[in-house]
Amino acid sequence: MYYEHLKVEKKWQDKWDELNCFHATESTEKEKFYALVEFPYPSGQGLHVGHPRPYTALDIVSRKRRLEGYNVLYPMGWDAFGLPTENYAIKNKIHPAIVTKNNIERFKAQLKSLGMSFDWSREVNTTDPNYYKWTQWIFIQLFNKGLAYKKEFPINWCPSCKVGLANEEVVGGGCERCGTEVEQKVKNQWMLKITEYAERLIKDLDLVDYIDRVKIQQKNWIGRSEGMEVDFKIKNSEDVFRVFTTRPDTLYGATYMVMSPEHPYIEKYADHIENMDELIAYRDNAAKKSEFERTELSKEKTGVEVKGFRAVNPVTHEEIPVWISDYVMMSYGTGAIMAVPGHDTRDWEFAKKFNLPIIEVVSGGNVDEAAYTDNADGILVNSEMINGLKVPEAKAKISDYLETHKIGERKVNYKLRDWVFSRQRYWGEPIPLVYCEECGWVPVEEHNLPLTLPEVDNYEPTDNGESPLAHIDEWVNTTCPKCGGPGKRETDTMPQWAGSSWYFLRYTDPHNDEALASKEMLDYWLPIDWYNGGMEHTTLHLLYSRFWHKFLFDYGVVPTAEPYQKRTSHGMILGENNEKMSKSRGNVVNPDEIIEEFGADTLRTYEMFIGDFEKSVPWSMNSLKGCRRFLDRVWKLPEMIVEGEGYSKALIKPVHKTIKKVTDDFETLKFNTGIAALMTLINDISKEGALSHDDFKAFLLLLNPVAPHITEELWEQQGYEGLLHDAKWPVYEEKYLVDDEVEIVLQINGKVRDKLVVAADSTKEELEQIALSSQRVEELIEGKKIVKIICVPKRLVNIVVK
RNA sequence: GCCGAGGUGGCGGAACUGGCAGACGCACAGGACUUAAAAUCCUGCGAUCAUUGCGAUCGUACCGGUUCGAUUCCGGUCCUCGGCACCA
Repeated sequence: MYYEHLKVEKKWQDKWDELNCFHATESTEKEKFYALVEFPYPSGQGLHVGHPRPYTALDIVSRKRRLEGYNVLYPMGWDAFGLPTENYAIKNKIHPAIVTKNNIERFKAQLKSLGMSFDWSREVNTTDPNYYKWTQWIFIQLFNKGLAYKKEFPINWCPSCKVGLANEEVVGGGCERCGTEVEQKVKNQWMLKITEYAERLIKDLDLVDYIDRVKIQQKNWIGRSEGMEVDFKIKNSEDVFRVFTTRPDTLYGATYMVMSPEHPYIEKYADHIENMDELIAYRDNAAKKSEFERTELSKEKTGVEVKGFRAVNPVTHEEIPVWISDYVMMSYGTGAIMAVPGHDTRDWEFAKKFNLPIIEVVSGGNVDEAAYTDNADGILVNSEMINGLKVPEAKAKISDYLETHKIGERKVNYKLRDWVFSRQRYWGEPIPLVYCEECGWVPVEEHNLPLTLPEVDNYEPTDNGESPLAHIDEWVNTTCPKCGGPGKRETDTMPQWAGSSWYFLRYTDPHNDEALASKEMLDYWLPIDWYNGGMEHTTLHLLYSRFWHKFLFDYGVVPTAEPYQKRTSHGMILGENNEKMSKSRGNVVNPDEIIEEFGADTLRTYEMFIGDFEKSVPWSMNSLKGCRRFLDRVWKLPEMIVEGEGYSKALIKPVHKTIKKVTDDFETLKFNTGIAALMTLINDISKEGALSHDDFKAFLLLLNPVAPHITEELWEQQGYEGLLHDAKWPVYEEKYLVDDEVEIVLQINGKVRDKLVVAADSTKEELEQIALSSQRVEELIEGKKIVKIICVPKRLVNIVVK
């Protein structure tokens, strides 16, 4: 009989819903397992076939854990604030909340049709006031602890549309909508002091089990570097000019200095500087460029000498020129550098272009040809007190000298910058602060949270770039929560990252209105045992959420220093043309159509079988059909069932081996080879032509996490006890995994010349004897001298001859 | 440019810790069943040469190295993908 996927899948989805099969229980007696996938942004396009890949992966793990007897929490929700919804709302004059609601309905129906075992009773939505009440509450705690502050920060500004633009809305330096050249406009913005946690965000990576490349990306993003801040005297002034360097050993080679075009000394020394106009023109030009463009190593260096303003090298006492250039950023270090063209690539290019002197102070390269940047084995030259030392010793000695003479101090710097937390947008959480002339910034009182988004007539920012909330006088004008005097509300909203920085806490206790979650539930469920997400979230989302979690840990709200015990990453599903799936490329595949024609189980099996879970892979309709063919063969397996106790004799070894393979592979992201093992087993069964009920039960259990509908149906058809998802995961026995005989390879000079079946426990000596008595080997080594023989038990014998 | 990942048959991929390259699936070809087709089942399937049979040589992006032995380790080159802080 044909497998009617539509009927069967609907039947089981309804049944699971009806019986609440996947509810994580409140009881804290059982051992818990908390599996998490990144909650989606409910876009207008609906789900595409990329979404189910990570969801299915952790659905497999979750279903397996339930069969193993755990209390499993596998939740889902919506990261629903964000730009596309807002832009859609502006364009179509629809409230973003309505757009969001519709999109969520669509997403939810699609996810249900995939047979995901989410606990829908714990669904969260970042745009729900009952949720963002706690996002605002966390922000207030950050503010109260001094971790939120205001700072001037540039945003992308379209002078024609008069709106701030997200980086993504800037295309080739122009505004996405009108093409006008984008400028940098300085705004006073809320910042969060993530840098205060930089050290711990690196160090605590030792406590968790993330795949290596995620740890490396996090560390590099935080960018810790040890170095020195060094003071250069300014000629004819008491001021000093402070720079940060990781190479204090090259101080004798510092032949000029470069400061950022925005450096405050330019204004401060305006009287001394002879070419102010030129500097201002350069600075204005730099303001048009993004940081990415400014720091690009391959670009032609530009710069202007600051005339009438010179510095003194603190060790050579030579007077050196000062330049400004856009590759030096105010946001890193001190906003100024000492330039050592002999030993830094960017300085070298700059010096070559502007004919500045290049002095070799570390020998080993040729500074006429290129900067010599080796910092391990080079020997110091032309450097008085540190001549002859290797770089690390020279660094230590000069650092001591500079500290003793109070010309410098050791310093750790981070590339990580504080988090810009303001958006001049409508569709985000209002920042719950009031400005009072008397009291300054005052948080909204807790009993007045959530501070809900007011209704507005249009969602566009104001002409001067403020959020649309600034239009609503009756909302903006309020009273100071502290003194009761007149106050004005902050009109900026939070970035989308806010709600996604703590959503996993809410899942543990989603309906709590006393706290973001109860202590009991947080204690029980945290940390998250396994978090899977895209590599594209490896730096920002992962770091932001770890930062918030650490803050809440310090504050005594959460019980663990780290939120995620384990983090893995999936590869993207590309279009059939091997390009990223997108509407504009016209290569998007809609899961609804696949489910309709082939079934959710086929889609799930296919997405897991298609290739290495961690790598991106193109979609293929043909391979999909192959997976359906596999499930059709599963459907027909009952025809071969014969009565009998236990596993059938002929299949007991293959069955146990498959149990082991699948059990292991589903834990290590190797879903593709796990499924391949099940395909191999079905091939073995077909060859045998018969299987027992126990063989079949084991097969159904192993396949169930991947293809839950068809397996549940077959389980019921056979009248096996209870529901399949309540059954017990099969266990293998070691004794069935070992073979008595193995095939080994005979090589001569590394080339395979013969194959033999030998006892698995043959010793090296026995193998050597067996190999030398092989007729083929005898023929081939005839008249040659045996140099040596390498024996690897269970694998090969290699005879090296001359 | 910087940080990270990757490159294996016609295609997706597999290969434990350096030990038979190509598991499993797709596509394709031949056969069985059928009046026929589809579906299903069986067989073959890296390349070149040889072919009655045994086989031989080459082959994991490219160049080089270490090793009895390299897809795997080391050095260099090229290409593709993810991120680069206001897309999410």
